[in-house]
Amino acid sequence: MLTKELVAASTEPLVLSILSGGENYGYALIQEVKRLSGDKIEWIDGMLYPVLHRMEREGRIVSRWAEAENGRKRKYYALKKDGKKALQDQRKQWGAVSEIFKQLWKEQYV
Amino acid sequence: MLTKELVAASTEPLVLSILSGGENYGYALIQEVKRLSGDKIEWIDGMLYPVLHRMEREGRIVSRWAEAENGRKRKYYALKKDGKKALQDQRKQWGAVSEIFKQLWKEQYV
DNA sequence: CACAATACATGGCAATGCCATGTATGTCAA
DNA sequence: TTGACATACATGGCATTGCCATGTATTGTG
Repeated sequence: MLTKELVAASTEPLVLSILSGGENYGYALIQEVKRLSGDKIEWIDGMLYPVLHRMEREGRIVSRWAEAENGRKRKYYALKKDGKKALQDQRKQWGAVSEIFKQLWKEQYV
Repeated sequence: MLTKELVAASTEPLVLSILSGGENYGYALIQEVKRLSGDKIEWIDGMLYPVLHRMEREGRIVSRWAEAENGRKRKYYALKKDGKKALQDQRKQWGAVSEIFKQLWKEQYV
């Protein structure tokens, strides 16, 4: 169980990172994050959709409706230019903070 | 400039980590984080003190007033048992999330 | 037919982060 | 001696917002 602060800080980078591998839809993102995290992160849909809406409103991603094979409608999201930029920024930021922890934690037991 | 979410997620782990190296006082923590981060993180005192109060209220750290050489009063904080436990938890959590990003980011340009 | 899983949307407000502000003392240059 | 700046801590309060609860609809399945 992750702290809510860590969940909040990782959500957008995770979405951007996954979408950098190709467009995807909300429900699938939830499952993908659960899989990638080994069930450590279990987003609920009511939490993710507002995030996606906000990211689209801010111009990082763009959506299109599409029909799945089974006839069901899905809303696919794809990275926009600003989203790629944001991903790069956020990777640098995570890297920077990780470096600090690496320094602080070296030669200490977990 | 870090996102506010990342700052929020890293503040408590940073405080716990620094205090695990020995007791320290608020103002010094601000400078230490600035130094460690290469000026990337610049906490303001009005942001840190409430965090320290909350952490003490939650039993992770304990404070004592002490007089510095120059006669000035300082409030020194030290880790409590629960704080050590929290630090271990949070290290694991950071590690877990970092692993996810490592996976997602491998073989991609920054 | 009932239940679970899939799939998306959003109103609304409880919770809270932290900014702005206040207090006090030490240092140092002019 | 005085003004400016750095040091050092405290907290009221409220604007912001995260995200929960809830609603809708379709498909799969036993």
